[in-house]
Amino acid sequence: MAVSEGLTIGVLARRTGLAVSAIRYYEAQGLISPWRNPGGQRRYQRADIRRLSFVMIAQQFGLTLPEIREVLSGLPGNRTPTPQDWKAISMQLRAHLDQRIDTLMRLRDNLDGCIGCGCLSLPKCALYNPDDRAKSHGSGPRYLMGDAPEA
Amino acid sequence: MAVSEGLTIGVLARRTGLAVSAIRYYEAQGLISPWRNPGGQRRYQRADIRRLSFVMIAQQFGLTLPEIREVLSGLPGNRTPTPQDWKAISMQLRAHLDQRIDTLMRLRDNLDGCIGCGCLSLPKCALYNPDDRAKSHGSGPRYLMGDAPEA
DNA sequence: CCTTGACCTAAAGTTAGGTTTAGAAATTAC
DNA sequence: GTAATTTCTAAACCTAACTTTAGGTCAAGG
Repeated sequence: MAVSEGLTIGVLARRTGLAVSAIRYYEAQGLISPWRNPGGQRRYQRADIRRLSFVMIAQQFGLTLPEIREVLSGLPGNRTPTPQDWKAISMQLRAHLDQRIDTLMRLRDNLDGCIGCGCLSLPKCALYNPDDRAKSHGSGPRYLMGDAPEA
Repeated sequence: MAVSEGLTIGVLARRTGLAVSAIRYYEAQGLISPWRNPGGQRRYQRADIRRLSFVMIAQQFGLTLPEIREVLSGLPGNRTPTPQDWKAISMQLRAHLDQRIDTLMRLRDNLDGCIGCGCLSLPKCALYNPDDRAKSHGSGPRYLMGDAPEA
C-alpha cells in the first residue's frame, strides 16, 4: 500500500507555493474539494496541483475567486481533467483577459482625448462614461459611481 | 457678499457624484484640504471638483489613494491649477496605464503559449515567471508568492 | 424662535482575500 | 512509547476604501 493515498495539505502547499491557510480558504470558497483520511485530515489528488495553479494564474488576470470557481466548474467532475480540458477553460481566461485589455485601452484613448482638451471636468469628459465606470475592477467594496450614493 | 464663500461638502458631493463620507475619507487620506467656516464646517473651492474628478479617474486606472496623493502633489500649492497643470499630471497617469496594459499583454502572450503546450504545471509554465508574479496588482493583502510563506 | 435639514466627530462595520492564534487531535520519527 | 511535526477547527485580525451609526452642532426658512 501507500502507493498513492493522496497528498497532504502541507505537501500541496509546498508544490504550489501557496500557504496552507490559503488552500483551506480556497476550499471554503468552493475552489477545491479534498477528501478526508480516517483521522479527519485533508487528502488531495495530484491533479489538484494543476487546479491550484490555474487558480493562481486566473488571479493574476484579475478574476475574483467566485469568478474562478465559475470557470473551474467547466471541468469534468467525474474524471481527472485532461490537457484538453485545461485548454478549454484556459480559453475562457483568455477571453476575460482580452476584455480587460480592451477596457484599459479604451480608457487610455479617453484619457488622451482629455489630455488634449484639458477639460477633466465631470459632465463633459468621456472618462465619466457610465459604461467604463461600471466595470472598474478595483479592490474592495468601493461604492462605484452608479450604485446608490449615501442616503 | 455671498458671492463666493466656497462649496459645502454636500454640494461638492452632488457635483462629483461622490458620497459625502467618501470626500471626508479622502481628506483623511490627504487628497483634499478644505478650509473651515466659522461654524467648523468644511468649505471647498470650485477647483476641488476637478481635483476629485481626477481622483476618480486615477482610481479607475488602478492607482491606490497613496499613489494618487503622490501624483496630485505635482500640482501647484500656491495657486489654482491651470489646464496645463492638469495636463502635466494626466501624463503621469497615462504612463501608469501604459505599464498596466503592457503587463497584461505580456501575460496574455504567456497564456497563449501555455494553452498551446497544455502544461499549466508549475515549474515549466512561463506564467510562473517571478517577474510577472511580483507585480500582480490584485486587491488586498494577498500573500504574493515570493514573499515568505507561512512559517 | 424654532424646526428641519445639512454637517460634525469618533468609532464600528463591510468586502475580498487571506493570515494568525489557540487549543486539541492525528502522524511521523526515533 | 513518547516526542516532535502536522493538521484540525473556530475565531480573531489584517489592508484598502469606504459606509453606517450614534449623538450632537450649525445654518436656513418661515
